[in-house]
Amino acid sequence: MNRHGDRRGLARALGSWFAQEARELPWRSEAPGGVGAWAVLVSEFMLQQTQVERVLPRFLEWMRRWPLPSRLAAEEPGEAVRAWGRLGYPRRALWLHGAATEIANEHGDVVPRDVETLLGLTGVGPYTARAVAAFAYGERHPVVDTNTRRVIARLVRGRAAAGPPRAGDLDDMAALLPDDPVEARVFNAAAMELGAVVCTARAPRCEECPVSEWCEWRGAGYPDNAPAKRPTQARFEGSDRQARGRIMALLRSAAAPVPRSEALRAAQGPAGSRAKAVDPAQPRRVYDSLLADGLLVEFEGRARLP
DNA sequence: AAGGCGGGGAA
DNA sequence: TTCCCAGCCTT
Repeated sequence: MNRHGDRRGLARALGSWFAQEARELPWRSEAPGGVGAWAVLVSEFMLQQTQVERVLPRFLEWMRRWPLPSRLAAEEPGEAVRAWGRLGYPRRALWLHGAATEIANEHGDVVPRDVETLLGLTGVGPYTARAVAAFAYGERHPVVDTNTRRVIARLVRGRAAAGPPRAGDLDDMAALLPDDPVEARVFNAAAMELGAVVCTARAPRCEECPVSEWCEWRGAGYPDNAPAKRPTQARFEGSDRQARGRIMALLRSAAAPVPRSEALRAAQGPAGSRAKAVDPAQPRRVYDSLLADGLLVEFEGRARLP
């Protein structure tokens, strides 16, 4: 913390800003009617690498259809994948179905409360486990996502950006967290919200920032001192990811299993738009990868969702 | 520690 | 085009 005050002042300023300005999102417990841990878990799975605006309609649809883990567990996994739509990373749908099954069968249809048990669910990592414990149950844990990492990097470390995840990220957040669990919960949510709407990656709106007087990056004159960025992601066009997505789109829309040949053809995209330098091995490769991931099941030469 | 994994929106 | 997004899993 810097010259402008202790961490309690920071938490107070951030907390009042959050109370005033936070977006109303249906998975926040404060929302009318309140939501339970199951809703928090579903939202956190969907929000992994996917923006809030895209998640909103899917989340509402899921909660209407599967208000309890056991309701989802009663479905075929493929139904979860189908209802996942185009959110991306469809393995998350599979993992969420698996988590629902385990919760229904082994935890009395109640989402676990402690971080260790949550971490045991496939698809639940350090962020999601603490987010559920903190937001759904009010447990006092540091919750660190990409927004929070950037806020800490600027506010505390005086850097323009966060850089790749570090082992100390959780400790950094823990050092800022108010002692009172209720305040800590707000602080976690507020740090994420600040990073999402004010302290943004691209063009931060520092003039609107409620905690600018605590900001080391501002104090240093906004130096362009961003640490090395993570390696740039390979282009999507023509990638295996795109080819996988095309097969998945076909399987989601299909009312019945489709011939394998049709799925392989779908991997190449619409006939008119095929790239010139196609990898002839790509369709088979991505088809097999979907098989290995359990996103595709083959039976008598036909492919379908699991 | 590094690479793979969707897809869309914004600069 | 490139960057970024309420990450996680495998190797």
